[in-house]
Amino acid sequence: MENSFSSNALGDELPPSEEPLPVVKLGRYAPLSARDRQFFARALSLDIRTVKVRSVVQEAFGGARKLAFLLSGWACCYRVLGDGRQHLVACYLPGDTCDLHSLTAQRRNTVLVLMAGARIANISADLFDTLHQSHPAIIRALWVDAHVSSSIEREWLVNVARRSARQRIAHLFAELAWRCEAAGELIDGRFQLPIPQSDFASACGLTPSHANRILRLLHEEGLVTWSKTVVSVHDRASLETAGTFSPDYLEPGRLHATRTPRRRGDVAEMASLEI
Amino acid sequence: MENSFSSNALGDELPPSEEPLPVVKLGRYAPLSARDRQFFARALSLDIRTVKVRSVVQEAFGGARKLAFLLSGWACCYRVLGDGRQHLVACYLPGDTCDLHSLTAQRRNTVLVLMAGARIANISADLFDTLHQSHPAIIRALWVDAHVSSSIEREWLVNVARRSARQRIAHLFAELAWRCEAAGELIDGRFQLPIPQSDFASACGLTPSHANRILRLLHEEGLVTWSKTVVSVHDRASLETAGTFSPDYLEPGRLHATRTPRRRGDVAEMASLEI
DNA sequence: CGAAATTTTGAGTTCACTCAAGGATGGTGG
DNA sequence: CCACCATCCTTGAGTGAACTCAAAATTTCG
Repeated sequence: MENSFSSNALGDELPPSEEPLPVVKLGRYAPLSARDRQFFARALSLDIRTVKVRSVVQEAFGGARKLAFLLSGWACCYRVLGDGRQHLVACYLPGDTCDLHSLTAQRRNTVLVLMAGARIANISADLFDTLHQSHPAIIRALWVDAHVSSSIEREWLVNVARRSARQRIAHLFAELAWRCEAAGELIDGRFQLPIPQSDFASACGLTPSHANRILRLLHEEGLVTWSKTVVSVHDRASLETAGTFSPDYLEPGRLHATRTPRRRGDVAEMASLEI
Repeated sequence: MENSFSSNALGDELPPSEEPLPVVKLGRYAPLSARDRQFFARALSLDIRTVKVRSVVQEAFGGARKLAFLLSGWACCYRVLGDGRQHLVACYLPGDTCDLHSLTAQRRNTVLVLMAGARIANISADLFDTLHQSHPAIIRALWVDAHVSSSIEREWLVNVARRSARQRIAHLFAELAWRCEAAGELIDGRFQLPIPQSDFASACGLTPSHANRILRLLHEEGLVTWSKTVVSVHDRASLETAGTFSPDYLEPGRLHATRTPRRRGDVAEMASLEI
């Protein structure tokens, strides 16, 4: 199963500092014992694959259901519409679980696309079921992981529904910068973004032409530059301001205080439930 | 805990036909044994509450974390933005699990709002943890449930990002009609929609004024009428056509065939992974 | 019954779209 | 290795859909 590209990392006994990224990430979501970590690291090492070029994962391997963890590179999830067109609904960075929810669906709505050079670790559905019994802490971490993914998609919805074109694009860049930083993929203010501009545009609910215009604007303003497959963040603070970005939705455990406006008939704190 | 309003249903031994709606619904998502069903029905009967008026659930009861199942009436989930404003991101019908993912978050991003007359059954986080050991089938069903909720939010994203105002509104009405029908809440082509028009508008990524104009248009076209808190679907087929609606994303197990267009460098069926 | 929150409607404006064409890029095959 | 071709990016001009702002009508709730 091991192939040409992936020769480093993921040998047998790993020093904790070189744990597979998914283990590190899930460990931040729920306390994992050394045994949990070792078991999960081993599970991740069973079926590792590297793709040379952009690849669509769809019910390959005779339909044996798998859960993919991204070890390096990029992956995206597209919703497939009735007419066959695709809409970008999520993207994955190293360490991310890819389309966790699709594991429980008989047929899928979506396709997982691996960008050129991506390396993934597959875990079979059977092994996933086993985890429920043997390593519940891992499952608990995966619930949190699902919650974070869901939270991100929710934010994309709010982004498209409430903000202007400039805000939307700035917000998405800010989110990606934040997530890349957390994954150690933000180097010198730059990160990879190996997707077509048209997909990026539609994720923001914009036409490619208009998105391109706004990109030029943000470039001229000195906030970000997206050239080829690399995004350079020149002024991160301004970018986050421009997108009204706050990372609260990316952190499962933290949330800043907010004033909640009262509405007609609102009853605070479930007062009316107390009897 | 029982209170004035909720006197019917949910006594002790229930005939299977009068199972609580959440049991019926989860039973459609994963095979549940008679013991699973009985246990879950009993768990749901422990803490039932009815609200008289619109109520906001936020960390009430001293922060004891709970999972709410909607037994009757309406509930909505709002994302709370940095400036305190709220954005509708999900709505729940009888039988639905409310904001399942928030159970795993330390602090929440969102608020759950119960509309006047709603009846919910709370399950404590502890009991939820217990289920992992004692009734894994219920947890499996909840995974599917989370997947369906996630799929709906994803569709809202696509709705707002890709469709015109008329299509968005028609699509959301079509979705609600479909879900209400599945929950037995579509009576004579009518269903309840007890939320302000402004929330509905923002869920569609529209301003209230413009949404109102489109609502008038749809009414004049004879597709739907939304008056007070009741939506009357006059021509469902046309409504679904107008919204390019397909219920594929609401059914965890089914998916219609689609043509998937090839792109530059796409490799079908993971061919490149086979070595 | 009065106050506050919604819904409805209008007029004018703007942001984002459509349509179109030229330039750049990268993969592919000769 | 180079030329070709498909895809993607870039830019322009004109249009239209959805927005803003404002005010009146209606409903709901206290």
